Amino acid sequence: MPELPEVETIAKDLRKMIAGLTIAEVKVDYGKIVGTDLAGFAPSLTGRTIGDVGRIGKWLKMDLDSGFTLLAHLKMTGQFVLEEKPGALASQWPAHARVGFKLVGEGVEKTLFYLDIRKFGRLRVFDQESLTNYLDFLALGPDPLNLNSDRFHKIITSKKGRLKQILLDQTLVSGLGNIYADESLFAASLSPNRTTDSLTKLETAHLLAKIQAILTEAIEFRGSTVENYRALDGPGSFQDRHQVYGKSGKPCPKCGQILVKIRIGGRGTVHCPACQT
DNA sequence: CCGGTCACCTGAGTGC
DNA sequence: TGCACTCAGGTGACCG
Repeated sequence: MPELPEVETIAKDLRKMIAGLTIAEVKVDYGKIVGTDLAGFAPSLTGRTIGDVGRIGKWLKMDLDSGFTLLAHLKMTGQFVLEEKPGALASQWPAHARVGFKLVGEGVEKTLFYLDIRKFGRLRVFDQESLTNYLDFLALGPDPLNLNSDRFHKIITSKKGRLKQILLDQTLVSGLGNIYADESLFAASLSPNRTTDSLTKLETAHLLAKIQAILTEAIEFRGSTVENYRALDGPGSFQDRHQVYGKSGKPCPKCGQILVKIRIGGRGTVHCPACQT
């Protein structure tokens, strides 16, 4: 499931591989992916040239010419796959492909497919005004890589709740999901069950340092290849460095006690009851 | 306003 | 082998 490091990796790959190309044709196989304006989706993209590709929280942001923007959220199983062979949009449709884009440049034709097994993902096109409105509506919190410890402490303690749930709240901090929340809490030796109002400035500063170190390292390793995450230009390998995610029932890497899986806010949460306090 | 739960979806895994 | 069931988790909607 793509979180901040995975979306960052995909954005970098797309920037390298398709920026500068022009969208010549769009095919939609599953309308819900592109939201309510199904009829307007393909025309709003056709003929536009792709500029920079970036990331806002877990959203992928693709700049187009004329001030238009494509936002994509991969949710659980969204993937972008680039087919370099010309004519792929007409001749091949990969399993689970929901949207296809024929991209052309000087002497180049590629096809970008959006795949999504579970169909939770969303692709939407915005003009400048509607993009501003939509981002206001999402009200995403700051990126954890751009936070200092004072600000992080204020944010985290501004809402009372269990620490794990607070970290997953995208309106407080954007980009963390289940994997990196569990890994960061383990690295910081903090219990996912801690109520945020019990946290000291020292503890939140320590947690932020671990979050930033883990996210930065995960980006270097091109993300974690679990479930259906797939980057475009080489696999991610950070899953080999996971300490707790997916390891319930195994011994804690720090103290040897058995890692335990609990549910917090409806989400599986793996932690070490002995050394996360 | 808040926390809890479900809906959205499909495929993999499990137990009988 | 086949079938029913559970689980995976990001997010928005809904409910008490």
